[in-house]
Amino acid sequence: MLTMHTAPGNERPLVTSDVVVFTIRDGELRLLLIKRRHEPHGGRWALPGDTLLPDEDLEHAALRALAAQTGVSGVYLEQLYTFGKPGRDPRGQAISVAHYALVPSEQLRLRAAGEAAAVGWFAREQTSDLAFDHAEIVATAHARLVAKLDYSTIAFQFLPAEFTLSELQRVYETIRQEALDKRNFRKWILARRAIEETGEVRRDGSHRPARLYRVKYPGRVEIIRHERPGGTRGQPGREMALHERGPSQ
Amino acid sequence: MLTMHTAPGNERPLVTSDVVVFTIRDGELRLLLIKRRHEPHGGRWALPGDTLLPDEDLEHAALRALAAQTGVSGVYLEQLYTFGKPGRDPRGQAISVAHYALVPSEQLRLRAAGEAAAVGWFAREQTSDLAFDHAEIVATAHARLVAKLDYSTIAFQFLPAEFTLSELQRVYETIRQEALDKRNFRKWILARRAIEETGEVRRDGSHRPARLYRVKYPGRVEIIRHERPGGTRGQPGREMALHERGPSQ
DNA sequence: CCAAAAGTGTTGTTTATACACCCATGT
DNA sequence: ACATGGGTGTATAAACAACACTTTTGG
Repeated sequence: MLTMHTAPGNERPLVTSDVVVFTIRDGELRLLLIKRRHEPHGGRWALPGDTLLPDEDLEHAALRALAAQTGVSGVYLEQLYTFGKPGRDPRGQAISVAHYALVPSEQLRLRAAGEAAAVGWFAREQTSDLAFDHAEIVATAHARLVAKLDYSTIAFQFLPAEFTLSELQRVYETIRQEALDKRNFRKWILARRAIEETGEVRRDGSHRPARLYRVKYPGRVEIIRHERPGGTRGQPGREMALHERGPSQ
Repeated sequence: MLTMHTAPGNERPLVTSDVVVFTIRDGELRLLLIKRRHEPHGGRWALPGDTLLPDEDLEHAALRALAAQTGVSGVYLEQLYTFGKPGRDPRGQAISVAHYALVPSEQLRLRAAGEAAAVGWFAREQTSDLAFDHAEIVATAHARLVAKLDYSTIAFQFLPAEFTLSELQRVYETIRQEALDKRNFRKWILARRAIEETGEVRRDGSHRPARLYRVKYPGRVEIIRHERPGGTRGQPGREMALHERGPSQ
């Protein structure tokens, strides 16, 4: 009735919580990797992450590992997908609950510690040769990020509390990898009603000062889509049939 | 180096793969529940699911448990979310990789077996008192289903290979809980270009026969949204700055 | 006064909504 | 002949895409 090992042969899978942390640096989308200290995959670049502690929450494990290995904290974190294909970890059956996180491009001190021998921000193109199936996790996270850009307010997570519309536009352009029209972008983003002027401006160079904006409801990432099929609540008199009760068969 | 128990005290969490199976029955969205045979929560209704077998894939476990406990197979399955809050299972730390599945409303033989003492299709309103945190999983699955309806082709998974536009409209109406305008619905769905006429018709009653349609690319559930911010690929001459290489800091 | 980024409006096109009648069949 | 569900078009409104110049500042 007692067990003392984490070696293969254990009938329960190993569960880890891992994070893909994105930021925008030097006008480019980058993500945070650690160089692994130990086997398996010692010396290779990998996502920050760790096995779950007893009774630890999944998000908590991701944030704890992130802080311990890279020194990064205070990120916006969301669960991404759970990876569990047999063979993905040489130690045996291993389930990775992957998360993704976004941090403002501001100054962030990185500090490699714990399992991390080194830490760094990498561009997408440099992340094809990672430990485990982490390249696949990165690809999934990136796809999710791009998709969510258009119908949610995640983009704001890359910016500090106050920002200019040009900065916001640059976030979209960097992630979407295409230039956007300034006027149309402004109309579009303001129509979502997710941000408001602070009333202040920022002066930064020999040009007209930029108005500062803030997120209206800073707590949360919200859905800002407006689409639906079909239109019109049907024939005037008609009513949706809500049928009988009880499980069937 | 050997272990022979599944009892608490194990330092690794228990991992289960569970499924929320939706179908449309009697004009209503319903989901498949089993009555648990054993503790914990013996006698209560719960989602089909089971602990992972050694080296078993997550999807495979969900499909295996579904077939074993309910007799249902051949479903469209997608991973939903992973639930792992401490305390969600009285046996100790337990991670549930939840999936959701869609099946056509056709005749499906249910057959309770294994952990399932009984099986049945239940309406949403009847699923508030489930074992574990399964009510929360159901709520998450339902929200995902509703959201995906509008921007993907999942709705087709509720229908057999050939179907009429009225049947398809009924799927949308049932899930969205509102009636839709027939003409607008048809314009909308045909504009997505995801379905095509088979050339055949179905005669069912004393009325005009209905044209049959099929999904163009039956393999996959696709994204059919068309939205983007900003418009216009920027000032003509301008080029996106793609900056320097190498990890920073 | 020059360079640099901020800011701003109009027009054409596409997509969504509202709405009502005729058609083909079985009984 | 009638009841039943299948099938169709048009006009208005809203959202999106294309496009270029003026403003404010610092140096």
